[in-house]
Amino acid sequence: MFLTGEFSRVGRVSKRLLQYYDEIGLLTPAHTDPQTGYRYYSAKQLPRLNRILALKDLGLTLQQIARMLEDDVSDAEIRGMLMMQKAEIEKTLREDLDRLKRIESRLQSEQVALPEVAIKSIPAQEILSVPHFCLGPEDGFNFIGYLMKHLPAKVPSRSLGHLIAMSDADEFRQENIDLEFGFFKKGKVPDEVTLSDELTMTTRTLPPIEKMATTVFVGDSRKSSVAYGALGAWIENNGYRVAGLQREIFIEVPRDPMSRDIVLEIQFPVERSDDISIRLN
Amino acid sequence: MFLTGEFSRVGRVSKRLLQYYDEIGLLTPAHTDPQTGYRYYSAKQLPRLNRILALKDLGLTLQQIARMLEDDVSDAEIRGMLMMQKAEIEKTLREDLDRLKRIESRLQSEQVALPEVAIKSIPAQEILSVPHFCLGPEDGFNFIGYLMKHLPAKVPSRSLGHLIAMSDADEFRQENIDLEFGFFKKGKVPDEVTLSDELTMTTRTLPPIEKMATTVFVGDSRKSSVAYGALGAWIENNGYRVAGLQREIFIEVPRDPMSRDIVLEIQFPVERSDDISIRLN
DNA sequence: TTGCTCCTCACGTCACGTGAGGTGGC
DNA sequence: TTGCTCCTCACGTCACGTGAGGTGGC
Repeated sequence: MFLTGEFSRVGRVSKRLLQYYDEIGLLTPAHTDPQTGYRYYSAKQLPRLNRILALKDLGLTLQQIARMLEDDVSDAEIRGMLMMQKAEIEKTLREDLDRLKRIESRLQSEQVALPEVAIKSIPAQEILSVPHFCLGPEDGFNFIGYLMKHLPAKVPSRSLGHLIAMSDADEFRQENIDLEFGFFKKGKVPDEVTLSDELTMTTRTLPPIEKMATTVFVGDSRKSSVAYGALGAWIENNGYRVAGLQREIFIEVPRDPMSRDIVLEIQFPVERSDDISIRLN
Repeated sequence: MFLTGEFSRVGRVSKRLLQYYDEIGLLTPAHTDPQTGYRYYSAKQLPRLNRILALKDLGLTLQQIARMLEDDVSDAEIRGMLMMQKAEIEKTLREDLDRLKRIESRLQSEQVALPEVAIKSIPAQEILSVPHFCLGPEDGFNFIGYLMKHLPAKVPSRSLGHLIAMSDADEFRQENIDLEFGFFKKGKVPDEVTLSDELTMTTRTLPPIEKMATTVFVGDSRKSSVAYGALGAWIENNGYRVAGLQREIFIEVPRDPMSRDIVLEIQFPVERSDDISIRLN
């Protein structure tokens, strides 16, 4: 029989660990003195301790380990738990490889602190939208102005969210592009809103995007191309590729018509462009 | 200006996260109403939020992120932090690959629950020992009996720890092997202890072992070879190779000389035998 | 006025590490 | 008798999630 200190030395674990495992019932001493509370371990409990440590080393939680060491557990169940854990580890491996890639990309760039790109997952969203062939930035701005002037007469503006613009252009272009302009729906909004003979906005659902690379541009709208360039470079340097329609969300638009100061979120759906592989020594 | 709810929706984070970041001073609202406590965020704070999220995605702690976003931080410092983080990730990658290997090895074996092998790191330890050429198991047992009978006359037995036997045999053999027998030193023990004209025990320091594969055998000492076999198989299946002298620690020895029941820890120093590499999709 | 949003506690998470303060055996 | 070991609280960790309970603006 060993007291806690001796058993911890033989098992090369801390006393506190033994106390804790006793507390949660994972490894109960062979005998506990009811008077003093002293714990007495038997040498025959060492294999169980080792088993616990080995399973812990696999990344299993103590709860899972407790289950695996119960008497009525089947081989199949243990196998299942191990396969789940295997999948977990593979997932974190992928995520860590991802992280590594992003860090390396940052270290290679000059300005390590920039740009601020975050990958987010976006749920499906309903918008009220209309297509528009856009001759250039000025045209786009005018069209937005038109929408924001006439739409409030048909739909209460607090039922509408931010303005969104989408394009399927492969690259960043400012002229002669097919765009779609719309507003996120917040309250109850009719499915169709006709603003003029030639302009009817309709409802549709934007698909959810699992990995959306997003960046926020703040400043003069005519300079937003810089943000596009930076975002594009980031996507490439971090081993992603564009996979879907890009989106622009107008988070803040100028009240003063002379001002061009905007806050714009630029979004590109992305997916991994390369196999992730690695070799460590 | 956005209230917490709106800002959390635009930034696609939880309200609680914003509250928490305010609490720890990582992202303070542009304005807080001193009366109501209402937080007012500016759209211009979105880039900072995104930067925080992007850095968090790299696995940095919020403390590190806070430091990286301070004004007086140099590019070199940021670079340093990123390189440290890179090393951290590479370390966890290695550990996870290790885990994966061990899990796969377990899944391939029949008895997924066994054996109970734990890798531990062992510090340097002082022993009082003597070499002995061992003809066979019986010879070994007799020699141990001799030591345990005559040593207490020279050294108080509570100054001595467990009995240890070491061998440099490549494989498990039971006959004609060079062994070294010794006791761990606990109290003050002379550097040399002479038991007979031909038998003097001397002090030496066992080197620390970083990775020691250990397993505990409980039962009839004549059957301990099973444990050796299992441990050897485990070492091979998990991508390790033996790297140093094997050790046997007698945790419990029989008091009754007729009994052969022992508790034995078998230890093999190991190192990785293969490059770890992986390909995930 | 009714809902909706905002706020501030405060507990829970996971597996112990780290003292604090007090008692029992050699 | 003095040290050494044992014990039981109880806080701290990290980044929030999740209610609870109460207030302010449309």
